[in-house]
Amino acid sequence: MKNDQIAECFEQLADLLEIHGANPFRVRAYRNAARTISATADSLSELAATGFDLTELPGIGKDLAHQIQEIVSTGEHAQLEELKTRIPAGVLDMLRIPGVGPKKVSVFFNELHLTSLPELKAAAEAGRLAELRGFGRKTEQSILQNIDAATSAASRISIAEAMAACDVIVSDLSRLPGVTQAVAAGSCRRRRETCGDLDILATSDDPSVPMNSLAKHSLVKEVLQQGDTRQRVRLHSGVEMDLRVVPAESFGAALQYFTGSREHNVVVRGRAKELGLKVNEYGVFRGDLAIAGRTEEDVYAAVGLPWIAPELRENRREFEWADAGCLPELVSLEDIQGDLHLHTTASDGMAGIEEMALAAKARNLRYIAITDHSKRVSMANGLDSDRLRAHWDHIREVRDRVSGIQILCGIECDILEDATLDLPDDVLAEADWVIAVLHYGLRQPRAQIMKRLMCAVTNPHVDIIGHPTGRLVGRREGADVNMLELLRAAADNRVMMEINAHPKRLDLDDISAAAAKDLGIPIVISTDSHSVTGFDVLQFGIGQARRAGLTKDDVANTKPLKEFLTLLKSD
DNA sequence: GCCGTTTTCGGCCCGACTGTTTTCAGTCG
Repeated sequence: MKNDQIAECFEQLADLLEIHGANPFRVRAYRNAARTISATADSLSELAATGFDLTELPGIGKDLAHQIQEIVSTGEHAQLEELKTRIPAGVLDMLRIPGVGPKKVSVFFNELHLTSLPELKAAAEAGRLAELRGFGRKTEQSILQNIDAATSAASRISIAEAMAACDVIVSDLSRLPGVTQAVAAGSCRRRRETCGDLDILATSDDPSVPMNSLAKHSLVKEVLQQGDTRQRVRLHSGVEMDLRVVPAESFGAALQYFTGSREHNVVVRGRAKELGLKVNEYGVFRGDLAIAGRTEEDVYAAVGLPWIAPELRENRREFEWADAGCLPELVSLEDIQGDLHLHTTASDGMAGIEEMALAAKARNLRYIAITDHSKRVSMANGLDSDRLRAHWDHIREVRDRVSGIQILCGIECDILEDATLDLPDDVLAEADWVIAVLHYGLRQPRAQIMKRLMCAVTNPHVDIIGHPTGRLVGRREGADVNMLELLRAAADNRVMMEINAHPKRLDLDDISAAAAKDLGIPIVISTDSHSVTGFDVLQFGIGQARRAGLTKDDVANTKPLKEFLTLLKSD
């Protein structure tokens, strides 16, 4: 039983209880527990089996601990199963319609006996919703407009798409006369790997200026909501964007507020309350007196906290760190000195060795490793031993010719389905740098996946595990990796772990990377570039590393090459 | 359902926007 499956049980319970009209705080307790569980790196199944006291986890009390025990030992949750027999699954789908929450769903189910999105749609088309008490034509129309979006499972966009859209709009709004500031907030600013919607914050004495401009922006398809200080639009890409406009004296409070996460803000406000203060998007108040609000630093200081980097604002460990005065100084883009995962035309890259080296040098990198595919990846023209040795000869020629950047002879070697490596040890022994990866057989059972990873970790020539789970964000689940077991083995065998910076991978994820840091495993942030523009994705890997709380010291490729090489087990 | 140097009971973040309700409930972030 995976943590995410347990969390999903509690999410479903929360939805069902909400439709039932349960105490909202009880519902929240289930949602909080679900969050805690999916943010826990250790497997709860294993923790429970070893007698670990689950109530040690935040938001898990005696009752929920018992429920977790029940789920991991029986594979299901009796109360959840019972609720499911009373409320069909299709009813929960209705919650995905924007503007429809548990109260409305409850009315649809209890009064009209609707049990699915198609039935709801038919009822709306027949005008039956508007006849309900508390409902009208507009609500019915809104449901009809939004129901198709809910049917085609609303998807989150990648951090790369989110940042691209925000950058354009922020830059355009910033140039407007009367707009003093415009920035991206929300999950985009926190650098979450995906964003459900986008948040933009602007300061202006006349909110209509940025709002009118956004309404006419070329990226914007339609205005969904329009108020005095807030506007919600849908972009042509389908993603929704909120624009909030506040006066300059509230900028810091609003930025803090709209950056979130919600869970982080709940704690900030709770602490304010203990101090007899109130925090909202306009400032920090003692009674009616504003005591902070212009900058985020002021807002945090007013509630007795140091400024906390946006990437850490998930109510995981940031408050514990802040209280202990040990908030990590997070790694930044400028700290990176080398890129150790690159492809060339020798396999499936678009540029040659020298071209890639010069592109890396132009980005102020001091060293790179050329790591083309091994032969198993035939689709990508992967290299066998002979071609690889010839390729390394070419790399050495370029190395002698190009100054100002050092080039390692590397390989991205597949870990085959039968738990052997795609190249023989004597070849790997000649490499400066060996990345071992899973590309095929990702659906194998956990035991075999782990056998494969252990084969790689214990091989004397393997330096690092690349994109350890093989997941593709939003498209493909990764292999069934027992991450903690892998990390412990990596620590024992002096094997590093990669954060693959490609926005579709971001693998390790933030939680696993934080666990790797705790075990003292050096992390390498790599771009997996297949062209000279591939280096652009480094920022996303940095974002993921910062979310994991990684400092410059935790990231091996922030070090000069000589020092980096001393970290290798073959050194 | 969780949590606790003021509490084992009584709290649990707070405001904007929409629609329908003539003063507020539901939803959302």
